Amino acid sequence: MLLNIDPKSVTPLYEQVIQQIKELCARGVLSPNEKLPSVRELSAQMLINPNTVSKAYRELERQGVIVSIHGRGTFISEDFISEQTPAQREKIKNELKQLVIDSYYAGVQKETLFSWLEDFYEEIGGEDDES
Amino acid sequence: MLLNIDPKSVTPLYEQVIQQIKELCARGVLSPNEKLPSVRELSAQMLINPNTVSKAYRELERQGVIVSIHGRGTFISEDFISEQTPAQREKIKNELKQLVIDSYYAGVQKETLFSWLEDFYEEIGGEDDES
Amino acid sequence: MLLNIDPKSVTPLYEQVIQQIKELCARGVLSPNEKLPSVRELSAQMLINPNTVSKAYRELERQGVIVSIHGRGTFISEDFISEQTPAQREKIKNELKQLVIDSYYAGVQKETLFSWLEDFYEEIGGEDDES
Amino acid sequence: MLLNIDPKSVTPLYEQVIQQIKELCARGVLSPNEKLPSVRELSAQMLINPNTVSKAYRELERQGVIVSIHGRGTFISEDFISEQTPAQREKIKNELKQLVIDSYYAGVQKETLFSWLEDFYEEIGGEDDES
DNA sequence: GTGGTCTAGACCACG
DNA sequence: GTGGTCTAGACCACC
Repeated sequence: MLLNIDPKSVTPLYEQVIQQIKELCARGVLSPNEKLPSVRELSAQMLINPNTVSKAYRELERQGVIVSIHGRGTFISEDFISEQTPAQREKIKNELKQLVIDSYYAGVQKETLFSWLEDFYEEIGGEDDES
Repeated sequence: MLLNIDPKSVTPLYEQVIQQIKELCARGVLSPNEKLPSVRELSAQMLINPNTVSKAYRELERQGVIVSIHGRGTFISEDFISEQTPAQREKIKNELKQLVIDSYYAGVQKETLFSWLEDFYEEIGGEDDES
Repeated sequence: MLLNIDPKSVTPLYEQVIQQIKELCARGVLSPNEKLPSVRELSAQMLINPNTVSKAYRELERQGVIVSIHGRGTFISEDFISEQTPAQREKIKNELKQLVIDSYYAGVQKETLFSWLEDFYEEIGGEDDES
Repeated sequence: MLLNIDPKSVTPLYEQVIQQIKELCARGVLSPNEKLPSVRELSAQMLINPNTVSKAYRELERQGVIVSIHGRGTFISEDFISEQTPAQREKIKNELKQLVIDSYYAGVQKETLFSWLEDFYEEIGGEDDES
């Protein structure tokens, strides 16, 4: 498993790991019940500290994306769609609003934003009906 | 000028100030050349540290949203559309991708996202076709 | 003998085995002098590592719940009420205190807790007055 | 603020910190909006590592018991009763069942358990109607 | 072998 | 000053 980690980015390393694993799951590259590399393994591959990987895995487990079994390893969860919380909706809505404003200032057109959205959904699309 | 500041939020206070002023500009509530409250005025109103407001104003000026004229005060810029940087585009694109993935996990439908987007652009108005 | 083992639980597998066997004894499903399945039998049934079952049996024997007779097998003890240690009392008292606090935060009412307690003692039956 | 931390206990240090702060809140010793010692302060007092305190604080915040404000400090939350989750109820119920079984083996009488329960609720009791 | 916990000490962002 | 992040390296419980 290869992740693109940028130590110079402002986003924390563990956050980058979380995001990329979630992306790989959403795109179907990682399948339910698949085994993830161990904390030590991944940390060695990514050249980051085991604690950082561990923190990422812990948070992913809290979100229900993966399951850690002590002494066995870490696995992709079977059912990773969480129940919809109003707070989560609000959070996403706010982030989207901020994104629109930032796009406005960066000169990114409305149409561009919509086409990007379509692209991303195409990458994910229809993966949830195979088991 | 009234801003909604939440000290308990994870977003830094100065970031909240920046976002909200940019939003007020984008929605046309604040017009070009309009005078903003002084740093100490705004900090008194919002019950936050003057340093925090100062930092927000500094960043807004750096982005070209506002201009400070020494001894006169702070004003909304006339031309607040910055030139489009590839890096900015990339940044927005990445944030959008992450938003799609988070929506996926939060159970927010594609259609919901699109309708929210439409709503936000409606609030701003057809101002993205003037330069 | 059927146990409900969940490999994904945070409670260690051997702990789950211990708890469930103790429960079966307390509820009278397993009677004194009854023969338990062998380590390899149980591990095969439960799809877990023999070492795990072995560790559970060892701990159960240490607690006096079961007895292993070399070459014959493992049996439920006749007299499984241990003498009361102050340390044990303290431990249970502390766990109960923590349970009350957790209930408080989880919104579980005092009355609910009491009724659950009654239920559990009913399942065990009035066996706490024989020694 | 004084906590009783036992480095030799099997319960992790951060878990002990969590439990004791929750207890102090439930008993009304710590009031809403009260400021907690800083991570460094508490770690110095308790002779444990700042990271350990930090981990405890982070978990307490996730549970909604406290609120950390970056650069300001950590405070007791105003409304610390979470909504009741079926999973939480189930968890507490199971722990209670296990406690009953352990009491049975430790020779702790049903009446003793009930009287302890009453005691603990008396310590907490009636604290939630003052504001 | 696995993940979980803890320590020591560092740097950064925030107010 | 605050909390958040990261690294280095250690020990333990579990399987």
